[in-house]
Amino acid sequence: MTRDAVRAQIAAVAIDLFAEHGFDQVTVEQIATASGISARSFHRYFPAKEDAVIGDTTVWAELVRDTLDQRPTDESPWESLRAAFGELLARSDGDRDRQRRTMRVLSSTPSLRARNLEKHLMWARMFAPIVEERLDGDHVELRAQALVQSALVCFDLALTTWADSQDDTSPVDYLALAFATVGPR
Amino acid sequence: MTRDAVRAQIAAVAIDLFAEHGFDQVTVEQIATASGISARSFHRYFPAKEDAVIGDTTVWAELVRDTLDQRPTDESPWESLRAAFGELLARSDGDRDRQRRTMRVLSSTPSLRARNLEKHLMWARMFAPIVEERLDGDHVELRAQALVQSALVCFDLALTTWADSQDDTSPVDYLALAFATVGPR
DNA sequence: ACGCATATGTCAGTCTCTGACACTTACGGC
DNA sequence: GCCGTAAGTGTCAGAGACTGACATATGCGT
Repeated sequence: MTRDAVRAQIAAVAIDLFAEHGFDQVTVEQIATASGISARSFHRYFPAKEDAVIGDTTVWAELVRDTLDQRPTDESPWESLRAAFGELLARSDGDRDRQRRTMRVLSSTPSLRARNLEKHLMWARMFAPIVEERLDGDHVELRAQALVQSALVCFDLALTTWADSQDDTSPVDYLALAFATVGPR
Repeated sequence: MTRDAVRAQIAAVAIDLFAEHGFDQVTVEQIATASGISARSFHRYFPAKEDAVIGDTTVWAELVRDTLDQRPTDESPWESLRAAFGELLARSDGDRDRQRRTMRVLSSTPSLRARNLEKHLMWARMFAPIVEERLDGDHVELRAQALVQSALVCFDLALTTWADSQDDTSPVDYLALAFATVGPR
């Protein structure tokens, strides 16, 4: 079994336990035992307990960054951002049910939500320079950050709304709605 | 000495230590010793080490909530949010230098930023209902959250930009700039 | 079979945070 | 002034996350 496969397997076990008992009520020891490994090995796959839920998102971030970069320059930055995150939602394939369960655990645990937003700040540092180049005038750095971080908030909101909803509205629809509400015209 | 005064005193000691050695390099034990108390007592004043930097912000949150609530209903929600956060910036009096140093520590430590974002989510839950009432149409909950959380992002960005800047531009100016960049017209 | 790199378990230790208990201090009623 | 209560503090023990060090096992190419 490849290293990534083992990681995914442990994450799956962890998320199931979190969903049932709550993030804080489950110890690393329990996850490790349920996965047939030692607690020390768990920490070799995940630097922190939270990472079993959040995981490594650099691949996705790069996808968004590249999509954003390839958007036409005459398009408004806000529309480019919407398209880039829409592309991510469209491309993130896999077990929809598992994704939803993961998002549910994530959105219902304050410390996990915070950690996730923290990861989004890393994304913002990746995306901001691209937006910055497409802005004119003063304080482009601040303005680019404001746009990117607001976009990330909308993205996060679309995902959590989708995860907590019963019906099967697509996350892309929630994304469009959030972007339309906030963004500049 | 009142309880709040003691708390502020310990927080001041802690922030100075964090600013000099970095948040992770300073133990609770060291803060306690430098403050002339035991580590156990430190945790009686602050539930977590991070709270010595972030502190209790419910008073400020209530100020923003009340300001927001008293804004005219025919004003656009985005403008009301801008005014409410502007009011907070105008009213938060005290040692500007200390505030700036606190913000610098906060914005340069990942775990602190995460904790701060967690606090913002609490604020969002407080403000969203007010905005929600002033929206028409579908999905008001999602749209209110999108507006409020984007406003919080702008607020946070204004503060960090101010803290990291050399010149003495007012945070209110950065706030206006960020709001003008993102908000709907 | 051998050598090597990778993966794992065990152990010891640090640090944050909590509960329990004992002790001191401050204060209001008598 | 004396006493009972309440609030604040220190000490101790312990859980839980995480790290470094060391030894062992496992797989793989030669």
